[in-house]
Amino acid sequence: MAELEAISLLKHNNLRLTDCRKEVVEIFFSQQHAVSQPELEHKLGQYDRVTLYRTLTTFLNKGIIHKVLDDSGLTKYALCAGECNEHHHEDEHVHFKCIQCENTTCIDTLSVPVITLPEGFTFLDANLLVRGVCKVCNNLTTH
Amino acid sequence: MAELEAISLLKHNNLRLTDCRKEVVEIFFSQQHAVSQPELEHKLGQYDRVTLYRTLTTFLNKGIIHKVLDDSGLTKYALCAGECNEHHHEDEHVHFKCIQCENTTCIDTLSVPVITLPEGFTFLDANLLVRGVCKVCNNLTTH
DNA sequence: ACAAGTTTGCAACTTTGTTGCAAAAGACCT
DNA sequence: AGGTCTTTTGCAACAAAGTTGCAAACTTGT
Repeated sequence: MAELEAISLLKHNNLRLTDCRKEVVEIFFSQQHAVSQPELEHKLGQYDRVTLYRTLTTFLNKGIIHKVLDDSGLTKYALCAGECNEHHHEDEHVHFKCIQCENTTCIDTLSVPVITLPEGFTFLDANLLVRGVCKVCNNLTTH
Repeated sequence: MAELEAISLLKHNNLRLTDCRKEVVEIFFSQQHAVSQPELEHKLGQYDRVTLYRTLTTFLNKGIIHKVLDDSGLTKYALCAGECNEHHHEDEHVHFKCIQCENTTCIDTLSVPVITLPEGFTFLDANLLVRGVCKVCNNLTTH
């Protein structure tokens, strides 16, 4: 049951168990693609916008979720792989944005290539966003 | 002189020569880093926000500028390399965002590596955003 | 200098995101 | 289960980013 997993994740991160947090975690568990605050607001109409923003900020600080770059201007979030915590994030996966359904997903089978920056630059992290048409949308148009 | 280049670029794209368009093009010419609408508004206080948004949209459609990914939530733009037009964009350069001065620049010496997507996905384009500290900020802190 | 079409500025609005504060709810102890 | 302490929530108000409709001003070609 998804709720038990959600509770377990919250407890592991020393977070109080509230309905809002549980439901937000369950949405991250159940969805393959990155989520924005407006999308959460739409799915969980019962919670205030402010509460959802604060929930996302809390999860971000705990290393439960990470920001996903997107060309829409919206800030989107996705679950971290597991190596992240309060002090360190490690989310260098490749993200794929479908130009038809507009969903952004993590592609776990690919990793961001090693980048050698020019002299004088210091590397912190890298984000790769690939755009195209996803599996689901490709199937829909060819059938 | 920068104004002549700006006029030439606008004429090549069949755009009317207006003060606003000329000044926006000149800013793109004179700056190394990507520009957001609020930044334009701040530098060119004389034009209405709406006009600047519409100017950016026009340039985007003509292939004069392209969107640059950024982790700030702001939409930023930079000049296209030259192979772009109304029908086709080709801007697969690597962008570098400095976490100190917050400027985003194109790194021309690097190119986005070739990506092989999983079965069923169609590739359109790719954007790589590297974060770190830029040359200028590194020099400032070591002196 | 004129006519035709384009661009601009203004007003009004929508959406996204933030902050302060009092009320409600969670966690812990007995 | 009840009491207490702390965290979280919802509300109101605000700030910033971005959009739309329309009349006035400007560009361009003749």
